[in-house]
Amino acid sequence: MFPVKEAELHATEFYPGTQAVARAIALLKAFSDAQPEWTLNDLARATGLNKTTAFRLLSALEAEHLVMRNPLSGAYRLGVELIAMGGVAMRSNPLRTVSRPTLVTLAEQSGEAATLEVLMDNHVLVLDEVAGGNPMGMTQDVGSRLPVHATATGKVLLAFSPEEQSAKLLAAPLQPLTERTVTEPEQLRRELARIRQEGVAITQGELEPGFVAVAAPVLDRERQAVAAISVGGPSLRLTAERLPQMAAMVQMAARQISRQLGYWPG
Amino acid sequence: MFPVKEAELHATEFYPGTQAVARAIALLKAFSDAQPEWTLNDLARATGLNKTTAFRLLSALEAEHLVMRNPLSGAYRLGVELIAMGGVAMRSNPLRTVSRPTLVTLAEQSGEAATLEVLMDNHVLVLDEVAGGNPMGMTQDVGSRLPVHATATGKVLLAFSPEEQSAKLLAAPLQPLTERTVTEPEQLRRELARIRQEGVAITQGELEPGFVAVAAPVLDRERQAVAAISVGGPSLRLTAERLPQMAAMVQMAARQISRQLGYWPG
DNA sequence: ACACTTGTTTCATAATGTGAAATTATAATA
DNA sequence: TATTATAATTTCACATTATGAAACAAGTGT
Repeated sequence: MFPVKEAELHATEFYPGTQAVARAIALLKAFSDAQPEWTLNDLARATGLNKTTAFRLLSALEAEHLVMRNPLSGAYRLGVELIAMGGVAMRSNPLRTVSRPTLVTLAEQSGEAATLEVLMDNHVLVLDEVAGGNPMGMTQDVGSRLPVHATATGKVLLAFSPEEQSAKLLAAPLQPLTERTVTEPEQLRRELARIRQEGVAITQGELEPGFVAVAAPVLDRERQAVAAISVGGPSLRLTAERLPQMAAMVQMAARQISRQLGYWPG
Repeated sequence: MFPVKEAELHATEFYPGTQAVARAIALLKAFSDAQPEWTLNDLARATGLNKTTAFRLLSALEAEHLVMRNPLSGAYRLGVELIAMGGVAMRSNPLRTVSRPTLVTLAEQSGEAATLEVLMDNHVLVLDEVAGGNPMGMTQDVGSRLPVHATATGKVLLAFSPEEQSAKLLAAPLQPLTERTVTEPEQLRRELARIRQEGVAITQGELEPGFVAVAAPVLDRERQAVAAISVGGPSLRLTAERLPQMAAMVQMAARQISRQLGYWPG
């Protein structure tokens, strides 16, 4: 029934009786910051769907404003309804609600931008961001996905995740984003071990040149990370001698959130 | 086949061969700021779906992280994947991309929060928000839905919409949100006529007490609104004598965006 | 112990979703 | 302006997939 290709690309088992929905979601997930606009043919090819099927599903999504079309080219983009749903999802997210006050305080104390992030499909997802006293920063990238191996939050999340999960992510090729990005699995593994001991991760110019971040994990009872928070800014402000106190602040904040979630020892 | 109730509630025709997808989307749309968490039974009842069907669809959505469950109660919430999709949708939205620089300038000039909003399902959807010089304001409610009849942007969008659309919205009962909310259809109709002439709408405490907003339409070639922008703040700052210059600023900015969209006379 | 509500599984049935092929629209090239 | 190529829609016969009644399990409160 299905072409082999499709089975290979999307190994994901779907709940029986939900093929159409699973496929519609696959279509939506194809859109990204890197490729925000798709032509029907390309999208059908990329998702391994029959063109007709893709068209039908997209029509349904379009009718509900989950996707919209470029009136000139006919190309598909994500629609405004998703912006609305994303808003509801954000504002009702318990983790985000609990963390926000702490995040605000952290941003004030440190004077840098503070973020809350979670692990999601081989990526780190930015759940919230509070700009530091130093303006700029715009909470522009809430909802962005970032690579796990090049972010402080990503490393911390990996370090405090079940072995299997970190192993899986370490197995994939590690894309270099700057000269300083760690791309050797072995080196990253060693780093993770150290982070597990110290409870803090630091990246310096590994995601983008001149950007420094310090992250700590939000842990549950089993010392598993449910989220990570971070403080980040330009290397000019986040100098070597300031890092220890930054680390202390971030760890304190992370522990406070863990406690409020009812996880960490009260 | 379908119980009558469902047909009544969701008169929306769906593209043939997409029942399951349309239903899954209906489930997602049930979540709102007012009701962000649903129990399976209630949700099935509210959407008019069979409990089993709702369960199956929700399971598919859960597997893809579009919904998540409260581990204790088992209740459903919107999931983190929607936050990610909403982010992509926002950052790739052409209207938002084009408008942002103008919105930033407007916020600087006026010193107040500037927003970009569109009409969506009987509501006004906040697409973007730039905080004014006076801090506070948090771009907290991007992705929120606001009532049409109690917002400056809503009125402006209605005033510059096809007759049928405004008629439909005026037919529905107008909820009072404050003492000053306009709830008389006839009064609102008169206001819309004036707004159509002047090209600006102003609300003073009609959405929430002490909040004043000034809005202007982003128009296409046929003088139809595709969006509205506004400036808003406390009545203490947005005093009667400042309103005329605010109106001028907002109108200028709106026209600039219209032009950049290729709509308004160059 | 009882009734009552909520979530989950099973399974027979046919309605719904599917995809090959034909058709129309659009763009690119001669 | 023909001519080809490519992309977007529509059509339609077919059976896979979605459906919902009913049974079951797991709480919750009385």
